[in-house]
Amino acid sequence: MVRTRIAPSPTGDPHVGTAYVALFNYALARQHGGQFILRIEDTDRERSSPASERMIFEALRWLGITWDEGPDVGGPHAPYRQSERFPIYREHAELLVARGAAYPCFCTRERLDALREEQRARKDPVMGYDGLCRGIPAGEAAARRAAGEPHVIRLAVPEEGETVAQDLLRGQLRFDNRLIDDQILLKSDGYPTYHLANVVDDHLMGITHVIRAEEWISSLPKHALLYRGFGWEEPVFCHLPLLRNADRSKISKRKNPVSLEYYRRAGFLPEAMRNYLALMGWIMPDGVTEEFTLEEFVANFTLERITLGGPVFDLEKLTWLNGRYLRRLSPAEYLERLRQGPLAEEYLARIVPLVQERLDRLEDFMAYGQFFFVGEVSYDQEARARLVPKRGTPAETAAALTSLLEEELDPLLEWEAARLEPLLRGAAQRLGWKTGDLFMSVRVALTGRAATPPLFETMEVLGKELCRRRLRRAVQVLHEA
RNA sequence: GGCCCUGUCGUCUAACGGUUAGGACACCGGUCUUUCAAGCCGGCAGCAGGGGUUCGACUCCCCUCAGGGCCGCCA
Repeated sequence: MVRTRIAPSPTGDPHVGTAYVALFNYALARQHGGQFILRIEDTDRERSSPASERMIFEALRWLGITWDEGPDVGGPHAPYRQSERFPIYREHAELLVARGAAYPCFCTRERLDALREEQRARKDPVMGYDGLCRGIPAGEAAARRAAGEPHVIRLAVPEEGETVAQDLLRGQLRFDNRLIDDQILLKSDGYPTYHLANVVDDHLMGITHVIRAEEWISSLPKHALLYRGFGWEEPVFCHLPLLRNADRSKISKRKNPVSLEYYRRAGFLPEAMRNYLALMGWIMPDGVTEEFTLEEFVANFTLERITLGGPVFDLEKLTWLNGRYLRRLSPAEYLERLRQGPLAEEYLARIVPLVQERLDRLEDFMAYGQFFFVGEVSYDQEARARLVPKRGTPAETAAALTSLLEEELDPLLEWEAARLEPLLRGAAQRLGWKTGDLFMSVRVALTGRAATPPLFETMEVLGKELCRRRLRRAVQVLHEA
């Protein structure tokens, strides 16, 4: 029996990397007639949000990736949302303490911060907890816990020797125990950290193959130690290469569109997107076939064929592939895609109220509202002039728009006019800009025009991805000015 | 800085010790065509470097170099 999972954290827009890892997990499970599970890892209460979770569900389904068990479909190991499983983690943390594989630590954040700073300053090769609380006798520790003294639970990493773990693609990986940190497993608020929750759930849910991104390799020894601490059999670990930006750094929204919403909105077909993702580090056994269906992928998939070099996510090739898929469609199918996308009834219905009162002839609709339908808008002479407030400079405007983007807009998941307005007003204040000036810059950046329907409603209809994209483009234009 | 991972055309990749190192994107030509695309044909372009092992290394080993990841009460 093969059971795989994708375990995203609902902390932002649905990420292309999540889809990538999900796809490979999905393929392995399907191929072996096993199950693919979706588990939501929302142990970070600060950053997790239901909106993000919903978007992840939708994005994966859009790509044709379906799961057999998950928060929304249930299953024998429910609940599938970690925030609903906290008692389980606490129990297991206690189990580890009882077995001597973990211990309570009473150190304050201040002490830890100071320790970290000291280690950094000293360029200490051994970064991490110094093990101060490890020496506290069990009885004393229990008493202090009973007395309500704040504490966390840490993993008791062996002080000598090395921890050896297997990676399906890389073979044996060895780690010096002295360099492995006594990872916090249970936070002082009683919430688990990723490491504990992830391992406990993978075991309890019967996961046989942990296929995840390469960035987790450095945590592998901790996870192996956890399995061993519990006395559990370890799953097969397989670390996928990280998707990269053109400069080879880990793919990021600063340098690449990473939200699946972007690709959907830009008119990439889910089949093409999924096909392209499958080509990142993998290819059909013949080494040549690049276009294939999900079914064909599943039928031919093998983990062993995965390439380890981090693949650069190339929008240009994705676009070419998408064109191939688009051209293959019959006119009727093509029309249908248009009706699901840019010409969706629901989309048009949101635009009409914004433009109706401003136009005298139906034929003006397309010309006036063209910025609702194109990807990037162009900025003519007048637009470029209006982009920058009278008493401002292009550089200042670029800085303000960038700041707005990163501080206010990027984190906003519920993209609605009612939320956007206070956000932008707040940004104006924060930046020391007159609201009217900022609004005009944003308006022109977003539409290429100085005269448009109301800004926030327009932003809502355009959607986050288009707004983000055009703002970035405007910043670029401003830099060139 | 420490630990770890990785290294074939600019990019995605094939090659499982013996090939003129293959395909795809991009780019450049040509062809078809009222135009533009698409299609078709052709071209440019790579084994990071150095040592070994071997009759023979892109393939195995070592070193160097380069890129990346991780070093949070984030995941």
